[in-house]
Formats: sequence, C-alpha cells, structure tokens
Amino acid sequence: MPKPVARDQRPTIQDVAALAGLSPSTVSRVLSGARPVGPDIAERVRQAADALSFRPNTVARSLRTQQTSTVGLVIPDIINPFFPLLVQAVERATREHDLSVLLVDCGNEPERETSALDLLLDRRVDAIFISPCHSTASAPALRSASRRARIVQIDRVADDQLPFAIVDQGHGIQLLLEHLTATGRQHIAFIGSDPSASTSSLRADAFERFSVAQNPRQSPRVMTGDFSGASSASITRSLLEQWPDTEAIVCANDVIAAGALLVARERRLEGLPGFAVTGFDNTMVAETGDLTSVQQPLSELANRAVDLFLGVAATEPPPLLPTLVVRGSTGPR
Amino acid sequence: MPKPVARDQRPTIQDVAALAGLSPSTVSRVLSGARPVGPDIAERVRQAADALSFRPNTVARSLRTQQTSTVGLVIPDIINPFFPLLVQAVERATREHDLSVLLVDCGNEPERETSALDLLLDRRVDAIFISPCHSTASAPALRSASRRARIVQIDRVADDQLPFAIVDQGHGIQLLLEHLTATGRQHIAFIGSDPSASTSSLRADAFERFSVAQNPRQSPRVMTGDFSGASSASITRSLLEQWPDTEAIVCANDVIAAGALLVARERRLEGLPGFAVTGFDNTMVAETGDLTSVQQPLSELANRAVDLFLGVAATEPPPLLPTLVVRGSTGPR
DNA sequence: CTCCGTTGGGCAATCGATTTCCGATATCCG
DNA sequence: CGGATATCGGAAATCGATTGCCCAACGGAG
Repeated sequence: MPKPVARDQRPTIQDVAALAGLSPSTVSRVLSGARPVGPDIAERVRQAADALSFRPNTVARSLRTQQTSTVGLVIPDIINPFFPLLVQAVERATREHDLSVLLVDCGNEPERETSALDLLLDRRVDAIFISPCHSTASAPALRSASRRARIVQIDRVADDQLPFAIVDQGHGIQLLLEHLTATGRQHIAFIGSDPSASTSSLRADAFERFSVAQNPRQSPRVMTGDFSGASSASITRSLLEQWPDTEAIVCANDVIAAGALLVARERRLEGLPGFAVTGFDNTMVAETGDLTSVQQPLSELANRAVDLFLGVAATEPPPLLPTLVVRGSTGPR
Repeated sequence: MPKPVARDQRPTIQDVAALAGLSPSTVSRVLSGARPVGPDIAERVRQAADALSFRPNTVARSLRTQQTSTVGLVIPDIINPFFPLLVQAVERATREHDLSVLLVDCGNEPERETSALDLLLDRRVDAIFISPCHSTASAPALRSASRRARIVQIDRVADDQLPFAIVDQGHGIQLLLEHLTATGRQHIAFIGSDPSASTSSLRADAFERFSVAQNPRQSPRVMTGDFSGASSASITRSLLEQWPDTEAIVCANDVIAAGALLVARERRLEGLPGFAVTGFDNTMVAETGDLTSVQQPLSELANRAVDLFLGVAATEPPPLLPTLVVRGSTGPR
C-alpha cells in the first residue's frame, strides 16, 4: 500500500548540531528563539542550518509541543458557491497566524459532519472552524467535540453556547428591502432555501418581520423549502401564479436568484420591465448573473473566528454587518 | 500566544495497556492488526480501548511511521468556480484511502505557490497534488519539491517530466464546435483566458486547429488574453465589431461566457436569434447561467491522481475525455 | 520423550524535535 | 575578594505511538 519510493533523507536537528559542533538543545533554541543564545554560537548554528538547508520536522515538533498549528475547517458543501468565499477568507486569516487548514466537506450530511469532527480531533488540530450543516442535528457532535478541542462556529450556528462568528443576516434582508422599495417596488416576495441552515431561516424570518412591519394588513409572500438551482425557476412561476402582482422577489441565495431571474426575464419580455430579483452572498453567480446581492464581510468574519480561537475576542461580539451590492437585476429599465 | 484552555487529557495507548493488563505493543498490534494476536487477548484490548474511548494519537503515529496520511492540495484560486469542483473531487477520492487534504490557495501567484510547497513539505505530507498556477513560472519549485515528496500535477501541467493527471482539453473544444456546426453556426469565434494556465492555452490551440481545419481560407477568430468576468462583455463587443457576422462564441471558461452571454442577449433582442455562446468546465456559473458547457470527468481525474500517487497507475495514461452539456445558450430560439 | 518450529507477548529502541534540569562561567555587589 | 545571581550550553527526559528483537509456551514430528 505505501509507496516504496526512496526520497532523500532530510537532515535532522542532530545533523545540524553535529556540523556546528554543538548540542541539539542549542540548535533548537537558536532556531525557535526559545531562550537567548550567545551571538557567535547563534551564528554558527545558522550557518550549519542553512548549509544543510535544514527545516524542522513539524510532526516531531507537534508531538512534543502538543500543538499542530493546524485548524480543521468543516463546511457543508463546497459546491454551494458561498463556501469557496468562506474557505478563502479562513485560509487567509489563518495563514497570518501560521496556521494551515485541513478542509473537510461533509456534503450536507450530519453523519459525515460528525465523522469529520472525529477525524480532525484524531489529528489533534488546534481548533475546528465549522459551519454546521444542520441547525439541530449538528449540535450534539459539536458539543461533544468541544470537550476535546476549541470549536468555533462560523457563518452558521447550531449551538449558541459554543463560540461563534456570524454576520447579521437580518440586516442584509433589510438592505435589500430598502433598496427595492426605494426603487419603487411595493409587492415583494421571498423564496427560501434549506431551512435547516441557520442562516437561511434567519433570512426568512427577517423577511417576514420586515414585510409585516411595512405592510401589516397583508400576510408576507414567502415560499419556504429548499429550492436549489433547477427548481427555483418553477417555484418562481408558481409564486407568480399565486401572487400575480408581485414586483420583486428576494431570494435566500444567489443560486436560487439565478433561477428566478430566468423567469423574470420572460416577464420583462412580456411587458413587466420593472420586475426585480435579488440574491444573497454576492457569490460568483451574482457577479456573472448581474444580480443585486448582499455581500458579507468575510475577512472580518474569518478574523473574528481566529480571534475567538486565540481567546483574544469575547465569545459574542455584536454580529458583523453586510453590505448591499446593486446590479442589473434590480435596475429600472 | 497559545491559549491556556485546559482540555481534558486523552488516554494514551499506555493507559489502555494498563487497564487491560497488557503491554502497549500488544495493544498497538490489536488495534492496527500489524500481527496476529490471541482472540481472548484481542478482546480484552478492545474492551479496554473503548472503555476509555481511546483514539490513537495521529501525530505520534506519523512521527514513527513517517507517514502523515495527508496530501497537500495546491490550487491557483478557489474563487475560480472550477476549483471548488476539483477540490471536491480530490477530497472524495482521497477520503477513500483515509487521506486528509491540507488545502492551500496560492491566489495565482507563483511565489505563494512556492511557499505553499515548502509549507507542505515541512508538514511532511505524503503527496502534493497541485494545479500549477503558471505554465512556466511554476516549474522550478515543482521540480525541487519533487525531490522531497511525491508530486502529482492535476488538471494543469507545468513540468511534463513529473506525474500528471489531465483531461483532454482539445476534445472538449471539438465537442463544442461539432455541436455548434451541427446546430447551424458557421462563423465561430473564441475568447481566451489567462494564457499562462496550461489548460487555457490548450483550449485556444485546439480552437485554432479545428477552426483552420474546418475553414482553411479564413484565419481563426481568436481573442487571446485574460478576460475575467467584467471585461468579457466589452471584449465580446469589440469582437463583434471586428467580425460582425459571428454566429457563435466559444469561451475559454464559464465566467467569460457569462459575460459574453449578456452581450449575446442584447444581440438576440436586436434580431439575431440564433446567436450562441458556450462556456467551459460546467461550473455552477454554467448551471445558473443556462450555458452550454463542457464537463470534465473530475472524479476519474482525482482517482487517477491518487493512483499516480500510490504508484498504481502508469505515469502517463491517455488523458480523460470530457463530455458536452447542452443548455439554453446554444438553443435555436 | 526430545527437539525444532511456530505463535504470540513484552522489553526497549525509535521517530525528531522541545524542554527541564543541571552545572559551569560570567557578572555584580558589598 | 567571597558569595549571590544571572547567563548560557549540554545531557537526558519527554511527547505517544510502532516495531525489531528476544523468549516462553505450545504443538508436531521423529
């Protein structure tokens, strides 16, 4: 099973010590700066070290120091175009602290999420950043993992007793609704996505709340359920049958919005020029589809997650605020 | 700097041995099956192990066995919607061999790619899977890294002396051109993407080749350069100024195609109903944008990369063939 | 009944760094 | 100048598993 390829041996700290005529302890101290070392000796060590182009064995170090300088990142589904953005942000933020990212995609299945946590714990990662795939089913595994390593929930939350870094979803919805009403849309509907994701339900809740506040006599126009790309076009059509005077549709994410936009285009051709569609997350899909969307401050989110891990930040800072990105899908035309 | 959080100690193999009244060696052998062990003793070990819910320390194991069961995956840019697909495929394929993925995104910068390789080598990954961000600049670092660990190039190639797993790009272009001519398009143009990616230049080359073969008297209509989302619309417009009778545009990837499609839609409105646009990679952008595209067999690609790493497969198997996915962007209408 | 071979358990070395403890100088002060 | 105190280098323990080697027990063959 393991490959028998003979690669050349890398020098160890012993080799460096031998070449410099010093002890391994001294070499270690020079290289890690753990304790002051005489300048001439330090120089000798450095010379020997890069004569051999020595690089310390991270595995041995991890065993001794009980730190792997690695964080696990568990995400629901990397095909969901939001998560590449999150992965990128986390990767950037952790790199600044010399941490590497062990990525696991659980494919939206809580059981795989659980085994991902086990895997990462076995690997003794210093922390696990997780966007829980299910708002309730993910909680027990999270809780039990939290006894073994630092857990930080990011973007989504399954257990609000554990640390989390999140963005204010309601504020995003508010920005969209303000934009839509400011551009003259009165009757606005909402198409949701997988309600078992905490962010989705927060978006739907926020829509209902603002919708009722704005128009108390009318019950909010909400389609709840999980509408991925393909089904969102048909759900849009049935929405428009049910409420034909709808002028704008707020979608729970960009992918759904893209499907809705196909229908919207038909509408526009049929003489409803002002019809608007909005997405959420400002993913590549929003960019390429000319969709108005909401951008989450992902760098800050990732930084906050790192701060929580390091114990720098408090457990529950006020959530971060997203911003609006206006594009053609809400244009007047 | 390190967090002082006191987590409970995990039991070691010594603890299990003590509880079972046996030696660590025996416990190890039972748990790893390295050597046959008496059935009653084996049972005693297993009981003790899960009484303590013992999980072996992967770090210690790695140090001893000189294997980390980890592969590094270096990608140019996770925001490019193709790479999430690749990451997913690699993650799946490696999981089946109990390998974890250490992901590094180099942001299309060769220097960061080089330091990513160093990082992964320091971490003693068993193999590095890399999609080199630059067809020439990436080569030296790859070559030198290959002396320390098994390198497998995946999707893109920078050094054809090193193992690689790739898909036949030319065949994808051929499928697109066949489809376009079969649906009645004669004058077909091409918009390229970053020519320093090996796949991009292969796609452009293939287009030129087939284009000349089909119509020897006419020089191929090719716009080369790196046209990301935003600029692809304007490049499309200038293409159409230069060759006004163009009936279809083949784009080097889905993101570019999405931009071209915006222009194509204007065209259609202006009375050119048959105007077609195609993408490449069949990413989420193609799905949401209703783009005809080419799908690469990514599971097979990832499996082949794993086989190359394990030494199961030969160094250069014939490249895998992609398939055509027809959608609305090449419809008649 | 003896001898040899096999099976299976344990001791101790090992992987490669870090870190504790110790001792030898060097420094400082009264 | 003696003694307390830093300072700094080295020997050896340590992290937690795997594994080479030894040896006891057992079974089968002669």
